[in-house]
Amino acid sequence: MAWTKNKIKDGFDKFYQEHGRYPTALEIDEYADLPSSRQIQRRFGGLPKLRQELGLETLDFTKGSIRSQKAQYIGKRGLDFEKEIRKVLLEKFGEVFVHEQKPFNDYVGRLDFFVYAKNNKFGIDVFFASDIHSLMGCINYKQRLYKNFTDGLILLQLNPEIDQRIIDQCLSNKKNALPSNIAVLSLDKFLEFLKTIQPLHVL
DNA sequence: TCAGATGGCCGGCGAGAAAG
DNA sequence: CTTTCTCGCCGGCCATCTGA
Repeated sequence: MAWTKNKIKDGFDKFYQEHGRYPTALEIDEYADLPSSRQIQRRFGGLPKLRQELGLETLDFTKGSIRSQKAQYIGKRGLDFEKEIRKVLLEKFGEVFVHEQKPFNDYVGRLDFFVYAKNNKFGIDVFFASDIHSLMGCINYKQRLYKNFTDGLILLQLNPEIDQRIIDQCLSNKKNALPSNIAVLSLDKFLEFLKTIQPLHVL
């Protein structure tokens, strides 16, 4: 049974009644009374085009005020989590041995943290992924970003709903695997890892 | 039986905020 | 000006379904 525009409109309206707004691509995919967002792209020339034809208010969630609000939220969330991790690292290793915003790759990019410990030094990049697709996107993005980075690097994922099992599943599905110096850890696993690292001390 | 419709996975990219 | 960061969307690709 082919999806018609009217049938999709019914699904959109049903979603609206339940949520007070219309769905994004991911929400369309998860909603039983709607086709896949992929199919909407193929059959109707994309989500913004279909939304326009259905007369919806928000045509594209990646632009305008709706995006602006989301970007602000993302920025604040990132800063708050980074402060928390900063506190944990400083308590354990001390100010002298935790470098923030360390330049690397000829000062092209910057790390969140770089830690000097006993017989060990490693970089940390803190991030928050709202869902599994975002997780994939962030990991791929950072893989490109850090492709010339040779020290050990921890990508620290801070969404508590995404645990290490989900992360490992995601990594095993990756087509081009991460290089061996890069690990992706949940907060739990990261704290476990920190227990195995001895701080440097000034005598 | 088989071509078109559909679902779903994965990678890439641009929008916008924020900070140097 | 430059950069990073995440989200929402698009497109390539392949597997599965469906109906004539």
